[in-house]
Amino acid sequence: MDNLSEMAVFAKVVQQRSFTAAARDLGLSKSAVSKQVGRLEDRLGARLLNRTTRKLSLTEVGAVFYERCARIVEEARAAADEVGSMAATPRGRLRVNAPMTFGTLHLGPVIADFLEAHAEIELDLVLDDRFSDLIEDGFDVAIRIAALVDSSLIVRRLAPSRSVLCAAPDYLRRHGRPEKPEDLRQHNCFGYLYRDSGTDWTLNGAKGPVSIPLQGKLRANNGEVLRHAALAGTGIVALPSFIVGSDLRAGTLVEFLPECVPQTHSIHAVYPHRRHLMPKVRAFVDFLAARFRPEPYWDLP
Amino acid sequence: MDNLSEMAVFAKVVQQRSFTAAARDLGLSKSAVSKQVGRLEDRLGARLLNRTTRKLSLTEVGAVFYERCARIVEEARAAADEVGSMAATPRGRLRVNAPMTFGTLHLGPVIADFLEAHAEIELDLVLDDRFSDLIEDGFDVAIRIAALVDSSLIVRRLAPSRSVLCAAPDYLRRHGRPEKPEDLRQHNCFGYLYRDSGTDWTLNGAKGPVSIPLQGKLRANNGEVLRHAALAGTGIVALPSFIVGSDLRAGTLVEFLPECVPQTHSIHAVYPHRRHLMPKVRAFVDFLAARFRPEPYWDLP
DNA sequence: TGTAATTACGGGATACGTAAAGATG
DNA sequence: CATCTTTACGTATCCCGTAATTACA
Repeated sequence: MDNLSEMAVFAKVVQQRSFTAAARDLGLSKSAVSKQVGRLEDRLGARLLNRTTRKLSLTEVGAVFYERCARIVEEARAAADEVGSMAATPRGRLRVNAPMTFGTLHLGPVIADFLEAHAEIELDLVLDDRFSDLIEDGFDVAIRIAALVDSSLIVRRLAPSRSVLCAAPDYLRRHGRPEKPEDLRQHNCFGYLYRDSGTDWTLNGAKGPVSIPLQGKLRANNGEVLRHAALAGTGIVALPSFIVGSDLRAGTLVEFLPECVPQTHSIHAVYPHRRHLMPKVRAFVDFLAARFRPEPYWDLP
Repeated sequence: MDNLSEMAVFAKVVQQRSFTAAARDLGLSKSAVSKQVGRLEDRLGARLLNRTTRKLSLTEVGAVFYERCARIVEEARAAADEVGSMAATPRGRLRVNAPMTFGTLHLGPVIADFLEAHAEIELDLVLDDRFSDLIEDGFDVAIRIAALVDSSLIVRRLAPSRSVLCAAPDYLRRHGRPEKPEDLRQHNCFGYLYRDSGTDWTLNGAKGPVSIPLQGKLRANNGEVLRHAALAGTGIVALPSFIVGSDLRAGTLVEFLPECVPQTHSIHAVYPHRRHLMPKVRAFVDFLAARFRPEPYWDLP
């Protein structure tokens, strides 16, 4: 059994008690209405309407079928409407995944505004530094720092982010300010534990890339931990500007050798499929892009 | 909003958690399944399934839609099944219209058998001698004697019927047996009051048609009344063989001038449309045709 | 005769299957 | 590399609208 529009046409004919009136209501030709009802009867294998040019009456089968038919058509219409309304305005549960540090530092302060702007959105904000499988874990959007290449996902760049080599003023006073990349080999460098990677820093030296083994006493997979270690004057860190931006502005951390740090990342929102992008997702991504643009407040000139 | 099969396919994909499995179940190509779901999403304007080659998960919209979808598809299937079952076996209320006399004489004795043979049929037997509008009055079948030409109705011949000119033996003894049509002008002829018509009899004379004005003391629109008048020896009647057959066999009425009576009617069942003929109608017509065949018991050789 | 339903017919849209491509684990 | 989904493409079917036809009051 097949076509719902045939059922809708049949129901309309019954309600109007006329093929012609139904055709007018539905914006179809009389011929089309006649043929749709005829097709429905053929598919069902039963006559639904006794019809003369002047009289129209339901058969017994038709009467039974009409009752069910009308309800089914109405339910289908309601289902489509519901989908439409969900798809039209930002609404529903929005599951967002973001890196821990980025989330606490930059999502936390703005999501209240976002929720206020979209009253019908319920937000699940899941912060972790694993690379979740969006679809597997049911996320609508994820915030990613590295420009990962995942062909099946849509990537939208929200803001720039660069790595910043920095330390507390006190540390630099005590151990000297590095003048060239090679100097870092004598320092206590705290590395960010990206999953698997990250035992070396590769910097731009005067004569090409310089690799700095990370021999500092601390490695962590959490930017906040490294930041606090640096603030305490324990050592040197290379952290994304979105983490240490406020410290640099406040002077509690000092940047050096900026020209030697090649890593320029971007903050991205990634989400599945461009077609049928849900309004709640679009709203969220647009909101973040607007907040972080044009010069994200964490990125120094 | 359109196609129910798209909804059925979508539901099957959700249940199977696989396009390929759904395609196998539905007997479609994988391509067709993919395209049906895609079309449904396009029509709804919303993504229903997040799909990778390995993972399949419902979107929020998809989950909501699926619930409604599954119910709608199930209801539609049930509706079609119900129609199918009603259409498959003789069942339901069968409204039959028949002429009064034919009904009492020949339907009455057989309908018990019919109802016994088809336990799920409820019979409305409406006997009257008006020419009902089948559709208007909601009849499934009518029994008609005259071979009326009604192009929109299906006519099935059930049995022959001829007019019989007859009288009681006593009447003939007292008034003489007519030897030629013209003799009837001297007799007390009781005419059947067909609606409007019937003030003359037209018989085949030796030199062509002979018109006999009906000057008898009784005219009625009910064959039983005329029959009883004839049985009482009051006069001559021309009645269908299905009315007087048993009297002729019993000898309580005697036929004469059979070669002069041109009216050879038929007993017909008439019903609307041949396509989608309801089983209950077919069963009834078949039953009557079998009972009245080959030589209907009321028609003498 | 006028209105309603159906049928004939031609053009255009649609849907299927096969096969190739793309994606994923 | 095996499997799953999607796309490309050619074909067959379906479906609509116009117009002619049939049925009924």
